[in-house]
Amino acid sequence: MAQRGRRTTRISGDERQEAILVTAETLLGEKSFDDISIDDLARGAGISRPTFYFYFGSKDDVLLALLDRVIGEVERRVGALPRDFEAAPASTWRQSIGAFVEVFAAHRAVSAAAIAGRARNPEVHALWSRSMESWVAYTTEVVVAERARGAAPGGLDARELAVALNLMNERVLTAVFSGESPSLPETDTLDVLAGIWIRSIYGRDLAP
Amino acid sequence: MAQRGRRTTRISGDERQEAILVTAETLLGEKSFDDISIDDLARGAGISRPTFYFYFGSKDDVLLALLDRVIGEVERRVGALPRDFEAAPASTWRQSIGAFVEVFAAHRAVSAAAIAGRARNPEVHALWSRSMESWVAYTTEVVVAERARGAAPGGLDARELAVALNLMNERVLTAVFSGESPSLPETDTLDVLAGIWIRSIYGRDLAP
DNA sequence: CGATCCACTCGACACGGTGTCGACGAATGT
DNA sequence: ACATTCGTCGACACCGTGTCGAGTGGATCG
Repeated sequence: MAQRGRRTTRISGDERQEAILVTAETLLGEKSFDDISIDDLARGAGISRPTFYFYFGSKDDVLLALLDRVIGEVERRVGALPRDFEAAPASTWRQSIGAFVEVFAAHRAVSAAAIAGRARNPEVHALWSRSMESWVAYTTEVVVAERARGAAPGGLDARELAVALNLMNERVLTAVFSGESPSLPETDTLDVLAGIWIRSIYGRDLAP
Repeated sequence: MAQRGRRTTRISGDERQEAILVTAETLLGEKSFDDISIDDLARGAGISRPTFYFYFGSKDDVLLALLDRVIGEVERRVGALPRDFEAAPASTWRQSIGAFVEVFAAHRAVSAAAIAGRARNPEVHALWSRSMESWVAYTTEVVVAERARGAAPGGLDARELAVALNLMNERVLTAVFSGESPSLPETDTLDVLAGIWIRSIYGRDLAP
């Protein structure tokens, strides 16, 4: 459950917690999560190692807090998007995927660390799973609607299609942003992703 | 480069090395790679911890050796496949992807551990990257050929399409075989994957 | 205005895993 | 019988994690 050792009064010290988070995100830009020790985090925030434990239960808890923010941001971005698939399906899909891509890009270090750390930490895994589940649900819903209005063909289970496409996005984005070897140029990523989504949802290309 | 402490003469002791590998794959079926200590591996092979280092330079080297075998198997399987995309494109794609799926399934623990360990270990990363690169090259080549004979439309860069599809397979397979939350039933996996490949390569459904 | 309380801090410790070193046996060839 | 090399391990040093208990200083209250 990872209880944070939070004080009840509203005095300072919150800054320390924030400092740890900032240090973590900065350090993640330089080296991998595994290579960051709790001592690094503590020193970066100007405190000693034991004091770190006053604010977070573990290194993973820091990652969790960071991931929580990133997910919140995607949530907000996607929620604020127009949803007129009937009028302009191609560009609406593109925008939705684009929101994802942008937030991922802005916090690439955190996203990459969280996705990698998912295997090790159950809470990180659960948080990420929950979000994926929500993107999948949204995707499925739209696919079903598109099929209902005759714009998209059947042939593949809507939810299964949605799962595969969302997992593709996750994987492609991590590959792109961590500069892996078989990867895409960052500039083409959105085009390729959106292209595959459109073709596999509608069974054909759509006018942009 | 991870030099293995191999003897030059051909005496026994090779069995020990094999025993370590077997122990590792067995243990991987029970717990995560991180939770397996070198002591576990050594005891499982009936030797002491220091002796382990005679055979392998580190725990990661064991994973590397395991992954090497799995990749070799995929390589062999895919190489032995028919390649008549002109006669029966849909089923030929399906079979290629199927080879992947089967080997992954047969060694799911190793595959999952290797893919997860990629982030931590440069050699594992390099080995996996090299393989991905080879599947991508193969895919690209076929897509280009299909376009050349007028069977598939352009619109997306062939290699970029190939990269995204191969990454999708990797991610979907790890999700399926490690029983993650947004995932697919194992029985539908090949259908969904093949379906998305066909639609995004040919821009339409193909007769099976 | 002293007592007290509580958020906050850290020195020091125990633990567990990794990797290394040096010594010791047991075959093999000379 | 002797040397060399393979294989083996006990013991050690190291490093990162997490905990415990003893402070310290500022706010609040009698």
